[in-house]
Amino acid sequence: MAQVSERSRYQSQKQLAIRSAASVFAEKGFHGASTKDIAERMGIKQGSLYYYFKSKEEALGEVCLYGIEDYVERMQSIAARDQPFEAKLMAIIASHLSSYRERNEALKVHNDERLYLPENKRARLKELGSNYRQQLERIFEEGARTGALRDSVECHFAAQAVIGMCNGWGDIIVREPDLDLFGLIQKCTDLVLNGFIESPKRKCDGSEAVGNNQDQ
Amino acid sequence: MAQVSERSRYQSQKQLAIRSAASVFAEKGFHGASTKDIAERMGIKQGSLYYYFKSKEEALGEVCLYGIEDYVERMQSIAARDQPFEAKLMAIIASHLSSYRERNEALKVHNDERLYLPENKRARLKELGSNYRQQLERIFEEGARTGALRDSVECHFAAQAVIGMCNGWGDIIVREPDLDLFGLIQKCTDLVLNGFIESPKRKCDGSEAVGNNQDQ
DNA sequence: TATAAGTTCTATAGATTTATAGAATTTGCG
DNA sequence: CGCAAATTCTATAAATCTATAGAACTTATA
Repeated sequence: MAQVSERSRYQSQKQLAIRSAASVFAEKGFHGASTKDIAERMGIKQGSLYYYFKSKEEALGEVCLYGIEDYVERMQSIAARDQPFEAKLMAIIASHLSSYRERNEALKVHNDERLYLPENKRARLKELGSNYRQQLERIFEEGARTGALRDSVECHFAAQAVIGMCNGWGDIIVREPDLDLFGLIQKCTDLVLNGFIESPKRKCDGSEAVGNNQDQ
Repeated sequence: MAQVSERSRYQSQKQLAIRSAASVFAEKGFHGASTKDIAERMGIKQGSLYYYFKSKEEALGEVCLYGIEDYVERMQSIAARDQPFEAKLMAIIASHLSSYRERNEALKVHNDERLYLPENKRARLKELGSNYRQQLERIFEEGARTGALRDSVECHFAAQAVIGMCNGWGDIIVREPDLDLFGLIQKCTDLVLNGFIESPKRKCDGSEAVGNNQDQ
């Protein structure tokens, strides 16, 4: 019995397998990536990969799940904060955009490739995704109630738009590792709050919003 | 010599081939789609497809090009109009979002799959894409000069953000054929102009912006 | 060191896929 | 009709790629 290192070899190799798969899927897409590619990036032979995944499809499933894992949790923790709407919004955008760096491209894979999973294997992802969107929607609803938002704002649209915008930047963030993430977060928040036309209503330098979501 | 119908059979079959490829690529992705799939959707046998495409890759190239073909032209025509910034912006968003319906999913394929083309075959697409972005950027710059935009707006960011937002809605537009496109266009424009927080600065009902881009 | 479990390797069956060649069919016209 | 060009079909070579089986090697510990 050799599996009781401080963290068993299996565990760390499995983690490496998931990250390798994420990286290769992000680069070549699910169907364009071969199990040989993944194994090579991981430093083992093709056949050995099946010690960690039952199938290539299962690998995709695990990558996608890894990509959005604590996504919803972070959203929940932000939603629960006692902060004004503006700060929450910025925290959410920061959390979302940062994930593209932190999660080793797995979030991008989730966005682009999850539909290639069969319906049943996608159930959990769907659940997490709509949970996320609903939470964001509720934050907008709260903002509307407290008068922070204009009456005409439709919260369902608003949530979808913010998520879509962040996903759009995701492509660029993954492709350009030198991009100034913090500046981008500020600009995105500013856009969503104030739009582009004259007479801004509120300054937002992000000083209070970004406090505790830089840690993971 | 049988190729002088009012529009040769070759021409119309080739068009059908491109649309079939677009549809299959949109559904299964480039690598997930087989030439058999495309041929079947078109109503011919797998081998016959090579009468219209030298390779599967060439098919992708033509679909992508088809997807953004008159994209830049429309942008140019909008940019040249004598309209206020707000109207131009809405026209651009309308043009962009409408493409997802009109172009038979080819624009979505361009967005999602073009990177699987080799560098040299992607040159033309790159050119068109950055031309589009630059034109939009210039419209923002003009808006800034004429005082329609806030000083703090960075035009490069603005252009990228608008394009990204539209692309994000593209996924949804393609997936939900019943979605109210016009309502969406209005809401997106409103977001980009005014943001979500209180005290809107300008009304936008779209009455003058949508005039002449419903025709194709 | 000897052992047994854990991990990786080799080899391969079986399926699929792209692209080509040449035969067969269709089409429009003289 | 009967021809020639255009279009489609069949059949297949060659190159994948996934997943499995079982052998070989590693590792931690008794």
